[in-house]
Amino acid sequence: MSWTDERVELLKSMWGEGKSASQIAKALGGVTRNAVIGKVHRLGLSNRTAAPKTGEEKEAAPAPAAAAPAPQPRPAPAPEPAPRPAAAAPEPEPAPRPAAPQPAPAAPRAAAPAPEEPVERPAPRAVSPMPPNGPQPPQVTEVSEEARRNLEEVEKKAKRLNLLQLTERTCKWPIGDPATDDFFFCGLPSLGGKPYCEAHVQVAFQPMSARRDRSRSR
DNA sequence: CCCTGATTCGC
DNA sequence: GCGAATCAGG
Repeated sequence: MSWTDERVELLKSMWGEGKSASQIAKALGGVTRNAVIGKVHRLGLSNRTAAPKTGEEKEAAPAPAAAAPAPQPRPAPAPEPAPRPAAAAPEPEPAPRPAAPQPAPAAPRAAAPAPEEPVERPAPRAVSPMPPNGPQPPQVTEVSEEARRNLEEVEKKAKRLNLLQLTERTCKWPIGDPATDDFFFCGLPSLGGKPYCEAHVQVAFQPMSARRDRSRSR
């Protein structure tokens, strides 16, 4: 692989959005995070810091090098770190969406085929949107009020990774509606061996007894 | 241990 | 210019 204009452009935009070198490397494919970092430095857009503390600036540095959004033809891909550009950036979203509105959070064939779990059965469901299938699909798996609040917090902290950014140790809990572009995976660190983070493991793998108790009290 | 970016240096 | 190896942190 080589640094074609397109690849460099994607690198720049992603770096500008605060994506990590490894995430960018995965998105680009064919390169390691080291390659990405090396390129970032050669491009001179490593430190996006505006305040050089020890006033070592003098007056010589107008150097537009760092963030030079200058020669951008026109649709400048927002060099500024827009926290949630959603679909603005030229992200190569292959989104091989399986059409199924809410199938189990199938592990992306890529790297982590979510190991078969022993007993409990995953009961994943989008927590917030609760989209299409109005009619209660799989009778909702309720969780304690406490746990529910927790999930909301977790979704706020979610890394919002796309399919390609998942690894064996990132939570693969789906968040959002797969049918829209506001869909991503939790991405928080997953528990050892499990496909989900601490919070999502709790709702995904519930002891049968607990599920029964809940359905009964319903 | 997992991850991050920064640097070095042979190619 | 490139990026693996290495370093230095979190």
